Amino acid sequence: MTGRNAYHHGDLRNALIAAAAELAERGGPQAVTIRAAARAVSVTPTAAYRHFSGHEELLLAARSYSLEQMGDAMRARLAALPAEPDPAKDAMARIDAIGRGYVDFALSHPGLFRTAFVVDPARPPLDFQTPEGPHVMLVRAVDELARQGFVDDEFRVGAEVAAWSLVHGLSLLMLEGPLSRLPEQERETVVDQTMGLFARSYWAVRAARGLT
Amino acid sequence: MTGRNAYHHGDLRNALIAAAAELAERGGPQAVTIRAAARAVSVTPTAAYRHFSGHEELLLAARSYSLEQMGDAMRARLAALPAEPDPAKDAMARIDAIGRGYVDFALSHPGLFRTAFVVDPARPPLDFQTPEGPHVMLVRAVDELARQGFVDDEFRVGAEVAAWSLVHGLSLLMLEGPLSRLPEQERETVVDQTMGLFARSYWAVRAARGLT
DNA sequence: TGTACATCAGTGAACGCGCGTTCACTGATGTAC
DNA sequence: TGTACATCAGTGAACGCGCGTTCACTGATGTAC
Repeated sequence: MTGRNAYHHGDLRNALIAAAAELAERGGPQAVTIRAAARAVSVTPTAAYRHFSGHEELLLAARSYSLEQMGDAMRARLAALPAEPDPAKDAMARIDAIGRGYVDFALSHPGLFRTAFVVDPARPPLDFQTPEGPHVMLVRAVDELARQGFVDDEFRVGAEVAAWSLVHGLSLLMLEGPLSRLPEQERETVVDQTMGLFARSYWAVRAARGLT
Repeated sequence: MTGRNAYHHGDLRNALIAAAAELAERGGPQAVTIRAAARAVSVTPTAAYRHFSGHEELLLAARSYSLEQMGDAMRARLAALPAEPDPAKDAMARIDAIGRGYVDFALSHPGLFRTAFVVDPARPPLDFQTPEGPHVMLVRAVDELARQGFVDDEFRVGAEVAAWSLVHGLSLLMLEGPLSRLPEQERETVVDQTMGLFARSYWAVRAARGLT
């Protein structure tokens, strides 16, 4: 209770957000409810209305949290990359790290991933233009790829969308789709192969353009 | 009422499935409930229990229906393809038609698409091995692609998964993700570019292997 | 330093909603004689 | 061909559930004097 007593919580807003994040982690966006969050913090549902306009605002907080976590995980991966002097190889290593970071996060935190991306289509999507979010990281990596000759100018937009679609689709097929019954080990093989093919085709396109 | 009176419906099971499909079309899997389906058919919820063991079975029927519809739409597209004498070009045309059919179906029938693919991860996924389903069509097309030299043997599995991931991810990004706010026309451009890039890289890989 | 009191952050009870599901029932159907 | 009756396919009412949200309230806090 950090210096407060049981009646006045002291930091209920943040406690509720933390609870919402926990709920999202365990049960996806459906699990994020005002009542459940209040319950987790041992507080009356009504109390939540002192800090949130309603359910929608709490869910939004959980979604933002999820997106941030994902960005963090991907950034950590990028940071762990060994130095690579060859700029072409470096660009490829970076897009690979980002892609794998994306998929790994989805597989290791399915609830958060679903909370960030998979919600009722009636709801407005999150703001994916946030400076350190997954989208911007991806776009920057594709920029670099293009600079290194891996992308035809005419396919600039396609390159971004294709890269994102690939990792997004892969994540979802394994999470809740036809590939969700795959044993852990095969799963890794599939991810490796898919990402490998992705890299392979980038190199091939570059070669086809007469670059080494 | 087709020869029956109002009390004995005559074909309530199928009527309920049709209603469930309609609900799925309009509101996605969440909208498929026993009560709503019964309401749509002007029947008591209890009546549904004469024909279904419960909610789960009704939902399963809606899911199967959705998957069939999707297969049909994709097949129709394949059938409409003009004859192509060059087997390599033919294989590429076929995978393109299948991919576009996939995405188009998702965009034009979001409710059904979500019902087939996007449900609670706790639920077992559908059987995607059904002979005329999207998955088998895709695998066959990739088979042909491999036969035509577009795929390295070592990436055989990756080729299937990558193709599926790409169209699946693209569909979802546009349906409920960051790309869902795209105006209709830009949307087409993005799909064209993405599919174009996909084709481009297949050709490039083939070329890199020393084939024309 | 002590106290009155406004303000703030909670409680507790209740509302209406739609859901899945079960119960005892009744109306319609069709078959045996 | 006519009727008794078993069977089948519905009805109607009710249950408990968890949800979002609102109401009048009360306990704790901290500020003015």
